[in-house]
Amino acid sequence: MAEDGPLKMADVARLAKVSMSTVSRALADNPLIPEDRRREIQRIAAEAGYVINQSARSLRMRKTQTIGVVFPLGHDVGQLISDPFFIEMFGRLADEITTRGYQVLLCRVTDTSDGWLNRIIQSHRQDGLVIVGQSDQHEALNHAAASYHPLVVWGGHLSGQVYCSVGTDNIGGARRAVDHLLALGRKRIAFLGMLELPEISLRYEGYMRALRAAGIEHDPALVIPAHFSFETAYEAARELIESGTPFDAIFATSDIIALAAIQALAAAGIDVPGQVSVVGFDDIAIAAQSTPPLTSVQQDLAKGARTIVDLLFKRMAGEDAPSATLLPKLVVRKSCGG
Amino acid sequence: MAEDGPLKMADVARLAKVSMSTVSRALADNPLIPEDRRREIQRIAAEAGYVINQSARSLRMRKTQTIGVVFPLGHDVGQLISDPFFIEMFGRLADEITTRGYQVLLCRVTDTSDGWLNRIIQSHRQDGLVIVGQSDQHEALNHAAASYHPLVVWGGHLSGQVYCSVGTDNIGGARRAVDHLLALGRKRIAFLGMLELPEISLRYEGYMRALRAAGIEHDPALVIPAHFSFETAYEAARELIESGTPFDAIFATSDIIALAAIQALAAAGIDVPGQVSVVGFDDIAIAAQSTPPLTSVQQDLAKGARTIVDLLFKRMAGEDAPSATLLPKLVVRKSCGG
DNA sequence: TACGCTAACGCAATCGATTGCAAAAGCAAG
DNA sequence: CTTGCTTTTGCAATCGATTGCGTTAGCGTA
Repeated sequence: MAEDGPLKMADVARLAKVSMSTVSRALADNPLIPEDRRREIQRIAAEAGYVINQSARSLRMRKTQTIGVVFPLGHDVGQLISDPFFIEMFGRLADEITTRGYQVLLCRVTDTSDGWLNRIIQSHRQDGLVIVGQSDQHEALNHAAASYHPLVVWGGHLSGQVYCSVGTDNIGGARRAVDHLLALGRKRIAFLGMLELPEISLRYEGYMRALRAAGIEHDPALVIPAHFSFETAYEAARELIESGTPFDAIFATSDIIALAAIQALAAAGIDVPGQVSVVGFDDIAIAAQSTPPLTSVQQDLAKGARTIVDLLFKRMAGEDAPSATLLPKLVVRKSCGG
Repeated sequence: MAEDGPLKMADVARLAKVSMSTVSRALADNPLIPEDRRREIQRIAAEAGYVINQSARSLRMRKTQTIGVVFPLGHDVGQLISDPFFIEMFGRLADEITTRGYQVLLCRVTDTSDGWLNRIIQSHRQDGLVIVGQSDQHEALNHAAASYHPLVVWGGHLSGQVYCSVGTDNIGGARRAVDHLLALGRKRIAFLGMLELPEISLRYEGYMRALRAAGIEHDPALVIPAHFSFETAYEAARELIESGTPFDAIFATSDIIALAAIQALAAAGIDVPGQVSVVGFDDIAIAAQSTPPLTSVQQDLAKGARTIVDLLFKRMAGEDAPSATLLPKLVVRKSCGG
């Protein structure tokens, strides 16, 4: 039975010989319509292949049954697919959101010029927003959160932050990783990561605290800027090696960076973990599979995603929801010896 | 400057002292409005932080600037995140779609009961649809494609198919993989995969052709049903091993299945590739990193995604676009010896 | 000054649903 | 047959944009 014409609610009303109001209420299971009539109308609508037009519904109801997921890091094409961490986070979020009956809209940030967040918010394309990673947009987030409530950010908890965030205890996680390296007798530990990103700077804080607690002097030459992509991270590691600065361990602020470093070390004929220990961050799936298997600070993304979405729905319901911090766990594998 | 109140186009009209029509046209860069006035109105709108309400716009224009991406395989929660192949495909598609100025809506198929596809289509939430994987929905796709044109499917090309599809030459890919195993002297090659899925049944066809061409008798006991998840695939491999059926190679219809098989073989003390050669399909990122590195049939997902989206946009523009087939490539690594 | 023509602009209908409010229908009691 | 109440139902306004069509403004020419 082809019923091609995109039929409207008025058509169903005609079929059922009632008014549109009644059809609308029947489809919404409104008890104002007696149960048997409701069922009857629903049957007629289903049989005709009628589906409510969401554009119209959204306009009238002022809600879209959609959650927007934003990756501010995604300046360049390919970012999304290049980082397993973001990918996994997205998958978890999508699961949590869809099980609650909402759709997931992936938001692309074409440019982070003034008001990019406002532009997304005011487009009214979604009922709530999850921002994955603060990037360098702390101010923008703070400003937006002042007037827009259904917003939750994955990232570090910063001072003077008004928006709701969920994230790993970055300081503690880094501290644990570096403590472990120190316990193995390592003394010259390189730090690979972009200090400009809030989460990374928190991990740097943990790194410094561990060194200080161990009474080890900090050598700025061991702090190397490294982006999240494999290629740039590889370059960064290579430069560290070629600089001649002596080091016996690397604390990489992401697993991708760690894997790139391991590869660069291997290329230079340096044995891991024999000569240099390496620790990563995130514990992505590949970490356990690499050679040698990577020691890493595990973030519980399943729990993180669940928390984010829980808080978001609370905020959408008008309740206030506080930020949350997850406890990281150091997963020890062969890459750091011991 | 807080400009909280969600202002509407009428407000901007008031600010600019013109009618809404003029504002609408100015924001749309309609040449009916003189250039300088256009710029002026755009400036005023931007300064006021005004953003067009997309729900209203979508209703009136009957388009949403959004592409829906559907994974019919995703019956259960967790499916999306469990399969690296789908994840990578999604990332590539998202990149292609967003660079064309469209948003990406991830569609969850809550139930594949009658009319699930029609429900998505008629919701008018998107201007076009990408379906990743045919699952067992060949009929539903054929039916929908009869009246809905902006639809492209990733999957195998089946006989009697009216919808537009893009996919790897599954028969050829499988043929190449099995030919390689045969060239290595392997004679009892197990096949792991779900024959119910169209793409897999095509790979089975390639497997059979290779055997036939080599004059090898086919043993049905070597064909093992295996789902795409690691756990179930591991179980399947374990059962094959314990069944006592002799075999010297495995052609796995996905890399996840291959990796699970390798692990099951290792657990049983069987050496790969010494005693058993293993070949996978997809060549996902982990394939190169596993121990031993996995030989696999590579699908060019970047090109696949680009093709899908190209065809989809052609169809959205009303043009007709034919199905396309991509040529797979066998990437030889250590898992099959040689 | 009057006329003709084009360039700018605004009125009001429209997209397809939801919902407040009032009217109609149904029913029981007086 | 009224009256008074509850249950059903439908009218018409509304959400916030876009756009066909008619009107006004502006300018050059006779």
